Amino acid sequence: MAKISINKIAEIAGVSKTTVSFVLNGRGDEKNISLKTQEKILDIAKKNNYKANFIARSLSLGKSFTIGFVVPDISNPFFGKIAKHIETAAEKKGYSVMVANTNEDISKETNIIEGFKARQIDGIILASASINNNQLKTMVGKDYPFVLFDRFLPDTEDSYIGINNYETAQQLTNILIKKGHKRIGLFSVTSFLPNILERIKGYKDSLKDSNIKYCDNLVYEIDPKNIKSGVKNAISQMINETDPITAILFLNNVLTAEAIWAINTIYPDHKEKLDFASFDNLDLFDYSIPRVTSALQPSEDIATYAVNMLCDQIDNNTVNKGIQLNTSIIER
Amino acid sequence: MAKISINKIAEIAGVSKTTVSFVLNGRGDEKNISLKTQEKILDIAKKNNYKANFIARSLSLGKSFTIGFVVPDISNPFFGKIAKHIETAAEKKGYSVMVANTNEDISKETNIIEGFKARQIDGIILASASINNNQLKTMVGKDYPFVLFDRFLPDTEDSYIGINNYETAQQLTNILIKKGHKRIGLFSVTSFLPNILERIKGYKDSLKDSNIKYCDNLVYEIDPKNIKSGVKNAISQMINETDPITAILFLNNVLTAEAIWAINTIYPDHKEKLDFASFDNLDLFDYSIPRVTSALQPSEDIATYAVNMLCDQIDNNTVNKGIQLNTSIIER
DNA sequence: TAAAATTACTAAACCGGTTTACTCAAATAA
DNA sequence: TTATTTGAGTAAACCGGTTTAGTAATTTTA
Repeated sequence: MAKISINKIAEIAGVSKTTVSFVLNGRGDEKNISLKTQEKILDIAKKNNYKANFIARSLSLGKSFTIGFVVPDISNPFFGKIAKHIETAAEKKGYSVMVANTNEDISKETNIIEGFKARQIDGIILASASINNNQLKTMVGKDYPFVLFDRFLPDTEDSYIGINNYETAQQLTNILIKKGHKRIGLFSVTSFLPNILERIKGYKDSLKDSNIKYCDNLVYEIDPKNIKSGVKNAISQMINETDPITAILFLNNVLTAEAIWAINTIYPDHKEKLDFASFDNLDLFDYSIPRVTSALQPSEDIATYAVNMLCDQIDNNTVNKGIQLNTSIIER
Repeated sequence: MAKISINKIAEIAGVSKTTVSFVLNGRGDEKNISLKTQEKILDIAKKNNYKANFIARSLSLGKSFTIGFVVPDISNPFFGKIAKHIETAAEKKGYSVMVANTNEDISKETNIIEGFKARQIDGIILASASINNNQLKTMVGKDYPFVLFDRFLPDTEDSYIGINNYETAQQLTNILIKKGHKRIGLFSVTSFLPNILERIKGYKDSLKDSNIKYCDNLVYEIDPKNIKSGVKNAISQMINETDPITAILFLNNVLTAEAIWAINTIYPDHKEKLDFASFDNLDLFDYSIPRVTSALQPSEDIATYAVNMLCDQIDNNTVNKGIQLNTSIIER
């Protein structure tokens, strides 16, 4: 049973392909196609297991019913969970999801987006590695629907889904302070993006509110492309300080996971002395020593908002502004 | 700068679209297009930032340069890691990757595959929820390229990538035995698939080799659609046995993660008394109590083989037989 | 010098849908 | 009875590529 096209059905039914197209799209009544003809066409379609060729449909409609999901690393459970919910939400709206990993590499990201545009993908949901607006705009281009999440850029009108970075950083820091810590380190990723800056500000303000003075040398900035070695170096540097850090706030889960690993494998005798708090949850935080108090991002909400906002752009050409969702703190 | 088509370029250059197509596909010399004309066309294309419309190309060539990746749950790190490597390997061959989650639901899986076929996706890489050959065959259909991984079906000529289930099960069981355990439970997923049966056989044979008699009531079969509650019930049942289990072999990582969670939250006083071994690694196994000895699947190799085998089917119409890769045991 | 081969290029069909602008016959309204 | 509306359907353009079969002019060969 070879693939059957609308032309073949038309031929078998003895009508024009126009008629077949109308009927198969449920516009038979509207287009005044007689019931008898409609039934005949539907019957032939069913018997031959007709499925419209999406590619042809896409070409004709100028729409691929596909959205792109572009992240640094789909194997990071944070992105994995969002991917899952994106797919679920997209499917409900008739869209499929194409994924790609940037590895935090802006030139790879550019290529991916070029490719997705060539594929006529209707829009993308993006945790971008770009560092400023210009970069993003030259990459994505004007008039191409996209929604940012996780990271967003300063001074834009772009739609993005973020979290309450500032408040979450404060909450996490306050928990460490309440546990009695005075020397609280900060492991951040090198970035000038607002989400990171907001988190840093939350950390600083929280210290200030508790009359703990902020020290530059408690802050470690790690290159997102070399997190493994960056964290390892930072940890050993930190441990060898004369007045050592007793708690650390991590600005994302990859930093935290690497730090836990480094502490456990290289400096196991330090692991009981430290308290960790981290953005993004990981299952292993339930069991690791140090235990990690974490800020769980609402991945399902993020995904749903992202898909809805993207579809709003695609279908209605309306660009919603950014929103910030609340995290849930999991104290451990 | 609106999108530019091959027609527009032809118009601007004053040549036919045929010529433009030849030149842009690098077939200018072969097709005896003069250098002057070639340069002119290339120049116009560059200046207008021409990118071929993939959809049109797909329709014409009958090929979408897209592969589908269909798994129960993309947010499971095991599948996430494979997804990442699949994308990398696919991209090298000019393919993009579309993902979908089945949630272990065969009817959802059927719909996904129907949809992917309608989208003219060239082939799929599939960890199927189907339970037999007939089901798979009616779902996927004849002549549609696909590669199975993780799970495969009995008595087929299908290409699949698996692991050495039998030997891995033996190795894991032996490690538990060597630690002195005599009452070793088995947490399995309800399934008649060879990969599960092989694992069970490895477990049984390993017991036999050490003169430990196999007991049916040490085996818990859990419905893959309700793992959370299934594991919870099994754990409490197990703990209330008169002669309790002291170690458990888990046949996949979801079972293990749920069991660790149940033990830690519901029966924390039992957690030091148990030893776990599990198929598939999870980062949290490094830190959880019970520690888990695990069999890490070579996700990059699995992904590479899967993509290569699929492309062999797509491009050369050759169906490679199944292969089984070795796992690496991580003792903890 | 006529026939054959080469160079440089093109018209048009095709992929499989959607959609606009008609046609023609029958039924209804004026 | 004629004009108008409605019913039932179609031809053909279009989306943007690829590809086959060809043409006309020039060059080479016999």
